[in-house]
Amino acid sequence: MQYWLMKSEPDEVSIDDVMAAPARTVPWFGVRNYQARNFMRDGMRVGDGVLFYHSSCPQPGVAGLAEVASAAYPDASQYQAGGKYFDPKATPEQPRWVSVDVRGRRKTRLLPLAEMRQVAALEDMLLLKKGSRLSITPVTRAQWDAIVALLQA
DNA sequence: GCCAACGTTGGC
DNA sequence: GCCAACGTTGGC
Repeated sequence: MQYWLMKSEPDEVSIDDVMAAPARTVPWFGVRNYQARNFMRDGMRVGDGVLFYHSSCPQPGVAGLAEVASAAYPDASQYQAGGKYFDPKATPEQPRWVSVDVRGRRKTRLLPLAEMRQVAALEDMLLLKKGSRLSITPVTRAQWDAIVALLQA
């Protein structure tokens, strides 16, 4: 069992959107960073815990809890010519990008990034490292537990 | 809107 | 294989 933090712009897909989706499940498409892709492809297992993070918005922070709901599979958006996520070098025979399905568990209070920065137990989170921009990062069990506790506080 | 940090691209 | 230029991310 692993834990992850996944960033989403709420204007694109918010925690409310996930909870309202059929089976509370959405495909995580559009990742175009190799490190993040490799986490999905090689690291994620069904049932892994996911911190659902809202980024690029007025109140960035953790907005809900979710879980990995599928193994990695080719991201269909890479083939859509003219689309935002089109990759001309990707083919169905040689896909370059993958998605996983993410199922919402529950919407939580918004745990702001600024609050997370003040918690000693979270100081090693990759999210909080200077210059960190990865949209998917691994989270330790201890960090997960600390965040779940903060969400209930 | 600004800008620091990072990843990718492409000429050489 | 180097590295400058460019594009993107994302907090503020």
